[in-house]
Amino acid sequence: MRRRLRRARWLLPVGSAALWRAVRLDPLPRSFSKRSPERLARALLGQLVVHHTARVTRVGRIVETEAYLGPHDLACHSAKGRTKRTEVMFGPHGHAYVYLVYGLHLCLNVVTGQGAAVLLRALEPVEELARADGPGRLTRALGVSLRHNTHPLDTPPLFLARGKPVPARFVVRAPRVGVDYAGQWAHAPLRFLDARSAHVSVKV
DNA sequence: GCGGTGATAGAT
DNA sequence: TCTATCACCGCC
Repeated sequence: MRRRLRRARWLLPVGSAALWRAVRLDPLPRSFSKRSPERLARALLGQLVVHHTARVTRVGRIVETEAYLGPHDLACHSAKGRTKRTEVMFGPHGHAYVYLVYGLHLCLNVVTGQGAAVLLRALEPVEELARADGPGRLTRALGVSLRHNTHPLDTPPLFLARGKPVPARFVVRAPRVGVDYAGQWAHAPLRFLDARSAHVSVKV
């Protein structure tokens, strides 16, 4: 407990309310992301995403993810090769891959390395969070920007925190959204949802 | 169902 | 430089 408190003080300014929140927000170690993208996508369900800005601490519970397996997965950006943009996915696990799609929306991913990552698709609001069901709405609600690309996700201001794992009976798998161009990979059931949540982006 | 919007990657 | 291509969203 002492250790948690010390960690908490490091996270947030002193103040009883902030401190209380911080105690609840136990950052996940970077090693949490050290597993296959498929396993991480599953494990992230029920965990928390925290963005601590100057004004507020925004917190959401992850209820929908997608695994992007690496260069062999034709739906994965790294299938196009190792480029300036995809470089971060070939780096160490536990960092953020943030990119712009359709000229409008940002997407936030957790890197697992070897060109693979997990896309965060939907959050259930916990603290100071607007509707975040959908990858674009998620980044907007959290206040994530392109500058967060490559940010280590065990470090403030943007980090993953311990939530409550989703029991297997509530985990639903489905094909990923918007990857029709990826041939056989378009059908792979690499999307993971918490079936109890009303905040998933697309119904199965 | 369709238009808006801009970074990226590969072509020229 | 130019052009096609998008892990989407909101409004029609």
